[in-house]
This record gives sequence, structure tokens and C-alpha cells, in this order.
Amino acid sequence: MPWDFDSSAPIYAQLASLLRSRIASGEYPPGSPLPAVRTLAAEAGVNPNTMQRAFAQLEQQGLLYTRRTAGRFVTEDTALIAEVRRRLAREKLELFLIQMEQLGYSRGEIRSLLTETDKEESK
Amino acid sequence: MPWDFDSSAPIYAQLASLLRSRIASGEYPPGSPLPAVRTLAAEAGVNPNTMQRAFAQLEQQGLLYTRRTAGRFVTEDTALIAEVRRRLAREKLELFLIQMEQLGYSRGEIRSLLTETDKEESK
Amino acid sequence: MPWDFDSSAPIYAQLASLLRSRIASGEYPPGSPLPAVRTLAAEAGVNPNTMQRAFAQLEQQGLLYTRRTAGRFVTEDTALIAEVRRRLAREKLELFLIQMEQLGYSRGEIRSLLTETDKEESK
Amino acid sequence: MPWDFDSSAPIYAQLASLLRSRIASGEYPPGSPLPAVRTLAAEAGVNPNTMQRAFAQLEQQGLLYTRRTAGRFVTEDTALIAEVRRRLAREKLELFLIQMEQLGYSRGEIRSLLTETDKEESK
DNA sequence: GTGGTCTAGACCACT
DNA sequence: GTGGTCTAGACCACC
Repeated sequence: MPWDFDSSAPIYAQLASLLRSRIASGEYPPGSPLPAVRTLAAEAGVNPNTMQRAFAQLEQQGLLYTRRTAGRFVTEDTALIAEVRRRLAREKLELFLIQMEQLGYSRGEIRSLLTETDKEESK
Repeated sequence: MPWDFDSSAPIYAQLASLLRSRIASGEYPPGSPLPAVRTLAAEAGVNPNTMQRAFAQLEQQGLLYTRRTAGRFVTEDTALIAEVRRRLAREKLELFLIQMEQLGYSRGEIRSLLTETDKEESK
Repeated sequence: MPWDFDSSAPIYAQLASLLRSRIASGEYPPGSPLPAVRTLAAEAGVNPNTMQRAFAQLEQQGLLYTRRTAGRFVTEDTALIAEVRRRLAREKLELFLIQMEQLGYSRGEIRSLLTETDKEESK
Repeated sequence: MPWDFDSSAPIYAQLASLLRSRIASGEYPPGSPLPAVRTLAAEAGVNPNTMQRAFAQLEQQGLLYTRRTAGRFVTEDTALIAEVRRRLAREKLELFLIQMEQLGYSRGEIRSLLTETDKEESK
């Protein structure tokens, strides 16, 4: 039953997902300090509590650690980060492939679409 | 500004998007009659008015037409359908590529990921 | 440095600990419904949010599961419950032994104290 | 009413309790001079007044006495010390037994747990 | 009625 | 200044 509009995941989960991507992509490098909860909360226009909750998810996942009074830091476990990055990429790939197959695209067609855009890029 | 959680598009737009995919993919073939508004609305757990509005969008786009008393039918304009299909695929492709780039994946890496999953499929 | 008063664990952790004991001891049997968050919160004189947080800990630990709109239920995984019960007992035992050793009691003395109280009980 | 989290005893009481244990265990032997209030207060990171108050409790209990200008000394009343030691041990034992009973452990099970740890110790 | 989420604002401990 | 905790009160989705 594909009737499931409104994705509308909780905000804290969406924030967590976003921060996760930033860590995975290296935008927040391993070991680096993260912006303060209040800062990020203000930037995103959410309550600090909500942002806190997002961080809690990442902390539980081991992607960051907290030093009381000093702030939060990205984990130095680059292997973990790499693994998360792979997992995220994999998830996005699968979602993409499913959607394309739903539109009736074969793997071959998808691949040619890809090379097509490559050429456009190089223009 | 990447701070843009959800956006929570209106339900009728989400429904329209879904129906559009079904037409583009051939699940609802050209010229075929569409299920009744009431039926689809009930399936989706949505007010018939909302579903009506979704249909209106598609009709305006030319993807379907109404025959009074007989119901709604998918357009026979296969060229239009094909064009919509291409556009949808293109949109999904771009979104996918942007996400992958955000994770630091190059085109080459993406392509090898693709061929990787190809092999898994054929197992 | 044994100078570390405070104990003062967060309330939600204390609540979680208490509920954990009740599950481990069978006071809340496997599969049984738990009282509503609001009820327990009122009983304990804390904010529902705080009680929620306690439940979240137990849920993460797998000791209970949530059925939206229906309530929370103790897990049916009796093996897990038994394991938690053992762990809790072990922790309390160790704390007790450390304290007794600090007071200069040997294992033999501790054991005889135990049998002493047994006799009192049977009076 | 089992809802009674923390209670968070006043610091001076926690300090008194700790010092009491040290006297009971012989770490501060009968008749021996106690460290200066200021020293202990500094060690514990506490205001000397607070530590003073802890001493006052013990003095009232007869566990130590003050010799003006010379300082504080542990009582020579070994009977009293022994009695306090017994009382403390008894309290801890009872607390432990209550907790274990709450977890559904019988005296027999508790005793076998004890002998179990004995074997581990001797490894 | 249930749980889930979110906000606004507060206080604490630490440094 | 940091993170951590807590409260009070609100709204939502579900059945």
C-alpha cells in the first residue's frame, strides 16, 4: 500500500539526519567541536530541547561525544564515520533505484541517464 | 540554507504526485479508465474533495481527461506521458546526485556503487 | 578520592531504575500493560515528560514496547527480564560487599550475619 | 509510598556518614588525631563550616572528642566504636536484603550468590 | 483516552 | 559560557 503521504518525521529526527550527513561528509571533521546546542537551535529556529534530542540520537550512535561544560565533539572513530557514510549512501541509492524502477526504468537506462548528466556537467 | 525540514506539502499535491507516477510508469495505461474518486479517496483514507483536487491538477496538466457520466481516463497522448516520465526520472536523479555529492561521493564512485548492486541483483 | 557526595542521579534515571526493578521482580509481569505515563507521573509527582524519559530508557533496553494509542507493555522476552534481574542483583551484591569490606567485615563474618538474620526471621 | 526519589541528604550528613565509616572501620584508629577540619574540607572541596558541622554530629554521638588547641581525636571507647560498626553493618545488610527480596531473591539464593563470588575472588 | 512531540523558560553544575 | 535536567502547558494522530 503506497498510500503513505506526509513522511513528516519528527523534527528532532530530521535534524539528527541532517547532522549525521554533515559528519559523514566531513563537513564536521572527526574530533572537531560542534556548534553549541543553543546556537544550532537558534539557526534552525527550533527549541534547544529539540536540538538536544537530535544530538542525543547521534551520541547514542557513537558519532559524537560530550565533554560537560566544554561542548560536543565529533568522534575520532573514522572507521565508524566511514561506515555510516557508506550506509547513508546505500540507503539513498536503494530509494533512488526503487523509485526509478517504479517509473519503469531498467538498470541500463539508469546508467545511461547517469552518463548523460556527466556530459552535461563537463559542458 | 539547508535548514528545511519536511515542508509538509499539502496532501492533495502528494496524492497528485503519486497518481502522476502511476500514469508515468504505465500502472494506469494510456486510455484506461481511472478508479472512481470515491474509491481512491477511501483507499487513501482521505476526503473525496481532497482527491478531487489531486485529479484537477493532473487534468490541467493534460495527463487525464474527463468524460461526463463515464468517468476519468488516462490521456492517450503517449508522447506527453513519456515526457512526464522523463521529467520525473530526471528530478529523482538530480535529487539523488545532490545527496550523494553532499556525502562526498564522486560520479565515479556512484557509478561503481551502481554496478556493485547490479551484481548483487543477479545473484 | 572517595570524596564524592552527590549521588543525586537525575530523576528520570531514578524512575527508570525503579520501574526496572518492578519489571525484574515480576511486579509488572511479562506482557502486562503498564500504567499510563500521565498516571505514573501524577503518582510520583513529576512532570509527564520526565516519566516519559524514564520509559524511553527502558524501551531502548528492550524491557518494554509501545503500542501507539494502546499503551505500553512489558516485554514478553522472559530471558531478557531474567538477565536484567540477575544483573541488578549482582550490582547490589557488589555494592553491599564493598561497603562491608570498608567496615572491615570478612566474607565469613558477612555470612554469619546473614544466618543470624535468618534465625530472627524465623522467630 | 514507594515514590521517593533521591531525597538528596544534606552534604554535611553525607560527610558525617563517611567519617563515621572511617572510624568504624579502623581507618581512623581509637585515640588517634583526626586531620584538621581545614584539610579535610579542602580535600572534599567543601566549605570548612560544612565539615565542622559533620564533626559536630560525630562528637555528639561520642565518636570523637575535642581537646582545645590540640585538635580532635577518635574516641578510645572501643565498645562504642564496635557498636557503631555493628549498627552500620546491620543497616547496610537490611537495605541489601530488602532490595534483593524486592527482586524476588530468597535467602537461599542470596547465600549461593555470596558463595559464588567467594570462588571468583579466590581465583 | 493513549503516546509522541514541541515550546518556552527555568535552574543547576562545572570551568 | 557549556551541557543537563525539569516543568508547565500545548497540539497532534490514533481508535
